[in-house]
Amino acid sequence: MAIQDFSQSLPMMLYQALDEILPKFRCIFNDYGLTEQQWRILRVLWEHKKIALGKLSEVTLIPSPSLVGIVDRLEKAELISRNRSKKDRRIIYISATQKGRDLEAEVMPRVLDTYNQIREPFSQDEWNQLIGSLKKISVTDK
Amino acid sequence: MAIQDFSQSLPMMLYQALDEILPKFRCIFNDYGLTEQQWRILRVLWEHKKIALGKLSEVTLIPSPSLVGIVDRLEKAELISRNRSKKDRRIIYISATQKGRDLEAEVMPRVLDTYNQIREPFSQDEWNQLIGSLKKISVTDK
DNA sequence: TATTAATAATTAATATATTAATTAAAGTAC
DNA sequence: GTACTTTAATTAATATATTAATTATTAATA
Repeated sequence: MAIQDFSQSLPMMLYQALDEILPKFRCIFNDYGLTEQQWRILRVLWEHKKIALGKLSEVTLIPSPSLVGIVDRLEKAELISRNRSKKDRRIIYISATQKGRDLEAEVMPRVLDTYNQIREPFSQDEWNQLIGSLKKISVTDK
Repeated sequence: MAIQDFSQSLPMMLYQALDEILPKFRCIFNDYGLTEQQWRILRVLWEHKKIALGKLSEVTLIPSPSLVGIVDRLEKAELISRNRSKKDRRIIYISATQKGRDLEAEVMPRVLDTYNQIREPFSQDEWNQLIGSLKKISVTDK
């Protein structure tokens, strides 16, 4: 194991952590015909009546060129709707349909349950430190 | 900010950390016409004379269906070569060409430099704890 | 040995990521 | 008001991810 071991480098460790936990969530999403990205969007829309596409891209961390297609498919599935702003016709507002809102009560409990299982082996302190360090990476020398 | 704030959830924090650090590395890779995945493969080949495609998939965390295409392009760029095993004709060994090996001396120093910049604001202890927690996630209840 | 099962690489189909360019609308300066 | 600039969404082209199926080869078993 070299001084700078590839598999233990930060990027690879981040990938590996995601590779471990995402499949557990995807199992749930699959039951509702959702992809992980579609879930992220709905997750945000459950907390916002409407949100501009650009802002949605920021919050979900989905790049806007990808978002366009994902929103297309969610719209086709009648889970969300697009509405152009009257004040600034460049802006598209996204909001969940009733059908989209109904999913929250079904999906969220299962997701939270899985989330707690992942978090379970960590002490509160350990967990806070982990999240804190990740936050520190995200804001360092922007 | 709800008890379970989406943006501060572990998956989103992992994504955000990657979104922050990967572009810094991609700037370097671009200078050599490499994608991030191509880099990962070369990075591994610099430490292994040859490696089976399946093993390469494990180490790079690149799913094998993706790996096939990426290896195709690296082969076309004459940075690596495929060789079928004599003992077990199902296995394909991948190895770097001279051209591929030559890249190490050019790319590695710049990558290590960037890596150290990312690591710099962390104490040794903090960093070990971060890597340790990420490792813990990757191996928990397999 | 013929059959069956398992494995390694690949293909196929669809979804998403990345980067650059484009379009339409709004803001700014002259 | 017209030219210049910026912004928001989108399109385009290529690369990669995801999931399921396929092919070729090897291992296992009756």
